[in-house]
Parts: sequence; C-alpha cells; structure tokens
Amino acid sequence: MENNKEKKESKGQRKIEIKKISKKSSLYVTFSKRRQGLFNKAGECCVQSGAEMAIITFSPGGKPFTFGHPSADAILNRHLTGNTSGESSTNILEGCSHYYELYNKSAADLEAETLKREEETGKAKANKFGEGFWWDEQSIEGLDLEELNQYVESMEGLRKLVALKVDEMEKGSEFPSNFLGHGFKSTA
Amino acid sequence: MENNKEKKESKGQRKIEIKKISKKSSLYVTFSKRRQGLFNKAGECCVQSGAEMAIITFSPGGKPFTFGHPSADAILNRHLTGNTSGESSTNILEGCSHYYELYNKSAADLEAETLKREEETGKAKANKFGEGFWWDEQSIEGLDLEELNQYVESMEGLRKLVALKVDEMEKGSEFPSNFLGHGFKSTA
DNA sequence: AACTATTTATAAGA
DNA sequence: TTCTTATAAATAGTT
Repeated sequence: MENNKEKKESKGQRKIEIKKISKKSSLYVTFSKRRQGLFNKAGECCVQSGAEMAIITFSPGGKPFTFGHPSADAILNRHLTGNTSGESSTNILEGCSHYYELYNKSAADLEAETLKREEETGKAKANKFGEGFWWDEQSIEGLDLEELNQYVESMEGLRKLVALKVDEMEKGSEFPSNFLGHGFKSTA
Repeated sequence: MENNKEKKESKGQRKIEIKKISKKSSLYVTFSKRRQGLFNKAGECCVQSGAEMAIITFSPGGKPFTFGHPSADAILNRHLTGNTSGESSTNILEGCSHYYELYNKSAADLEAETLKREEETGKAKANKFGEGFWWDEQSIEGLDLEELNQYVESMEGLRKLVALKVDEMEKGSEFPSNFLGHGFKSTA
C-alpha cells in the first residue's frame, strides 16, 4: 500500500480562495449551491426586515434565475421607473413602459406555464416563505426541446420589439454619455 | 459593570424564527447586516462561477441598494436589448444610472434625516411595521384600522418628501427614466 | 460599532 | 444530482 496518511486532514469544508473555479463541473455545482443559499438568505432578509428585493442572475451556462419579493418584476419596475416620484415625468420612458408591460405580460405567461408544468411533473418547489415570493428556477434544463423553443422564441420577439422601440426613441434624444464601468458595484 | 455570576446566558447568536422583526431599530440593523452579507456572497458567487448577477433591494426605510456584477445597470441594460456582448449600443440605462444615483442619494438623505428627527423628537413610531413600508402589501393585511392609518400616513409623507427632493435635484436637467428587461446571456 | 456564542452555509468527497 | 461531514462564515443579541 502506498502511504496516504498525509491527505486525510479534513473531510468538511475547507478554507478557499475566492477566485474563478477552473473545473467546469465544480463550477456548476458551486453556482448551484451558492445560488440556493443566496436566494434563501434573500428571502429571510425580506421577511425579517420587510425589505423588497430582486435578484437576477445568469448562471455560467447562461441560464437565467431570478428571485423576487414580492416579485422580481415588481421590484425592477420600481427600480427602473423610480415610482416614488411618479410626478417627475420623463417622456422617454413613457413609450417604453408600454413595451415593458407587454414584455412583462409575456414573461409572466411563460412563467406561469413553466410553473404549471413543474407542478404537473411534481417538481414544484415548496416555498418556505409562502406567497409573495417568486422563485424562478425554471431552469431550461428542465424543459424539453419544444418548450425551450417556445420560450426562446417568445423572448426573442419581445427583445426585438423593445430594441426597436429603444432605437426609435434614441434618435430624438440625447443621453449623457458616461456609462458604468465593470467590476463589483454596489450602493451601500 | 456589575458583579455578575448570573448573566450567564448565551451571548452569541441564537436560533430564531424567520419572521418580521417588530422593533424598528433591530429591523434596520438586521437589514443592514444581512444586506452586507448577501452582497458579499453574491460577489463570491460571481467570482467563483463566473456568473452575472444583479441585486436590487429597497430597505425597510425605502432606500434603494444595488449590487451588480459587472454592474446592475449593465446587466439590466444588456437584458433589455438582448445584447450578449459586454457593450451595448443602446444605452438606454445610462441616463437612468444618473437619475438613479440622484434618486438614491436623495432617498438616503431623506431616510437619515427622517430617522434622526424621529429619534430626536422621540416620536418614532414603534409600530411593529415600522415606517415606510409603502410597498409591503402583505403587511397591510394584518393591520387593524388604526395601524393602517399610521401606515398610510407615513407612507404618504415619505413619498412626498422623496418626490420633492428628487424634483428639486432634477431641476435644470432632464433624465430619462428607466426600463428593464429579461433575456439571455451566456457567460463563461 | 465590537464582541462571541451559535447557527448556517458550504467545499470536498462519496 | 443529492447526501455527508468537517469547517468556514454569517449573524442575533449584548455591550
């Protein structure tokens, strides 16, 4: 036998350096675990403090996942339209709102469909926080090819609509031209 | 500070039930701590897995906080336009960023001011729902008439103050509002 | 804001 | 992917 008494230090979690994981499989597993933990903590935070929160993330494989309380759409809408001061009108966005609603509707429908399917297949996830939360774990991997197609098509259609409208609006207005850089960004 | 032989209770973390915190002060502290932890974990997740993520949250006081990798606005913008590249030709959010920053600042100032004043005058509402939960419809269900009244009052006040402040800051320049989307993006 | 006893999250391995 | 386990990290209540 070879000597192997040097390796068995620990079987549990080890301290790691936070950097990009090289092994792809580990990378997926880690994302999955961490996303789960993150959404969980987000929910707890919302319940305890009464805060409102939305998380949008794209997995390393490009799959979208969202968390929202009361719903991701509601939070984002609020964030983007700044509804606390609804009186300060901004003509530019008003046109967008329409398409936003449009998009939202479609997205909602898709989500409903997905959820329904999940329930049917017994894959519905129990939400430990009750209503008001919406977990979108409609991992594309859970859909078959046909469904995926529909999903993508829908998204594509909406996306084009929005892009078109945006371009249209852009022609008539000037935007300040400094955009955000990269890296972590958090307002705290 | 006192001769103690009995103060032997646990000083560390205790298991708690995840539910709405009644004390306003604790509520703020908890939100602050948890938000920090959440953003931290979000960042780690992004680094390790190469995922993209945006978190938008409104504190119990109505103050907005965001986390983003590479940036919240960039992610939202990209999703809106469906661009898969890091750069976007339709920076409809870039103006929003500015606007959002303004709003953010004003909201923060306002929250601080309000809290300070409340503490000074000692007329902080020890309402179990705190103040400013104008978005939390779930909470409304559990209120009786009197509480609901307080609720509405504080909500109205806060909204007006914020609106006023924003309008004030907004004078002299025009900022587009925002809009959001949801789309696909492949990373790593 | 600092402290710490605990609870929770989670890195590897299976 | 799910479970296990040792350990790292987050955090509730106090000061």
